[in-house]
Amino acid sequence: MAPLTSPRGVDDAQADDFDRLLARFEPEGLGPEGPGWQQRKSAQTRIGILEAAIDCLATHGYARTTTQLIAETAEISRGAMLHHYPTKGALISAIIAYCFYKRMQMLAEGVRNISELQRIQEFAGLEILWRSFFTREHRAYLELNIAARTDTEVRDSFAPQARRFTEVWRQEGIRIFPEWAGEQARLARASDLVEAVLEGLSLNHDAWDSPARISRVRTFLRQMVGQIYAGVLDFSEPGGGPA
Amino acid sequence: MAPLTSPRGVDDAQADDFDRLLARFEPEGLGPEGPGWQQRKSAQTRIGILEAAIDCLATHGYARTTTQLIAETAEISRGAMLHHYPTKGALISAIIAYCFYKRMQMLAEGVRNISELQRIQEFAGLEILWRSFFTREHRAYLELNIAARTDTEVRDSFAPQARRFTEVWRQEGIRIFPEWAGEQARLARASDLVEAVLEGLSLNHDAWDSPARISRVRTFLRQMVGQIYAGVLDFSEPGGGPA
DNA sequence: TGTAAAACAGACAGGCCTGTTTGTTTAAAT
DNA sequence: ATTTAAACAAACAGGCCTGTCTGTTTTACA
Repeated sequence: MAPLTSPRGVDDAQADDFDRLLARFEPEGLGPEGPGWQQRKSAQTRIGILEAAIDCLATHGYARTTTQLIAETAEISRGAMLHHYPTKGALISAIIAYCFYKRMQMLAEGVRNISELQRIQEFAGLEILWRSFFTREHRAYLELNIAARTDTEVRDSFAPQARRFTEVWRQEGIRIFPEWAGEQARLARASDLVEAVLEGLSLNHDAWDSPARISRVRTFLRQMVGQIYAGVLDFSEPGGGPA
Repeated sequence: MAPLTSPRGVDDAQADDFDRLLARFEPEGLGPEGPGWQQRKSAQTRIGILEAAIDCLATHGYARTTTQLIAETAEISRGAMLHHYPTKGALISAIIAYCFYKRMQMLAEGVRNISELQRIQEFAGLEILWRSFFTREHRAYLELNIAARTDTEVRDSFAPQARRFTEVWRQEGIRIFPEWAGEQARLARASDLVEAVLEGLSLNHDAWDSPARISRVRTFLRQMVGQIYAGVLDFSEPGGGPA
């Protein structure tokens, strides 16, 4: 089980930014720097429970994710789990917070591991984001996102977390992609477009069942981002009709 | 309860196309043209059950959509429902087929009701599609789409229907939007892009919680479709990097 | 007119899920 | 060393969901 705040010795100047970004999302009561033995042990099993929950959501869906199944997957007794999360609502709430944290961690880790050249010339960030849609973390996130639409209790936990996520991502985006410096608004809008396209694309990935169609849209998206970056395309109002 | 094959007297030349398109999606055993009294009665209550199921999926989500709730919503005894759909799997399967049909009907109805001028000059089809994402039919569809990712039984019913839907929509698209005549491939790719953007946008609609961001992406999408239509943008490979 | 079949309604049993309760082990404190 | 509290485990009760079974009404047919 990897510690939450990855202490790997990355000497990049950006590393601090990433860690600071991540620190803003670390759920409470999960840090390994607890004072006593019990705190550390508690955090460890809590993480085990939440990781198991992500697995359950990703592979069985929200409907079939029961407390029994989570405990079973975490290889822990249900009684022990109910000691840490007394009710299912509390557990779901913790899962949501953890899921957003993991998603942020995953994205930051992905962007950190590409070279500056790849990032700027090939827009490798698109590839990172695209791949992230097929991880268990994102699958779990999607299940919770959909559940939040109809379950008020889930929504009450989900909505503020989602808002905070996009807010932080927006604030830190310009640090992660410094080549857009001075064009923060343009980056924000390009980011919105990219997120919408890839999210919708991944959602229909199975239904379309055609790698060619998907890759065509992706390359087209890369072109558009390139043109937004170059200033050729703009988000201004008029909207030219057809010839 | 509107009949399945809408017999309203539309004299448009396109009306036949729409009806033919819809006829290809009408689920079996639901048509009002049954020979005897029992067949008609059966179809009527079946439709009532499926409409109730759509309501349940849209408002309570897949997880909380039980056979009890559906029967209750349909104002029918559970025993009666189990007479028509002996098992929950059979019911879900019927719901899926009906949901795709309703979605196709909704889209066809929407496109039918806009003028040719709106369709061509303002790309009003985008507006139709966008609005369709906030109907109960699409909410139910989304629940089933997500459920199909983790439930093999749901997927077995969902996947072929989804493939058939996109296939028919692709074939008939050139009839619905005849202004793209001769540019069928371009229409198909623009259609893919539009579907992905709007689907992803509607999915994040609540999470973003910012009408401005959403409308900006939508107007940008309209611009892009316009430029694809005009031939300015292309789906070709190279993909210009930044300056 | 009488019979078979379909539409419909209600009751029952088994299983699963949630939350509570009680008991046991282990670390921390005095 | 003893006491307290946290971590963990297991059993129990209540409720809900699914599927089956039986019974009742209505239509179709001979």
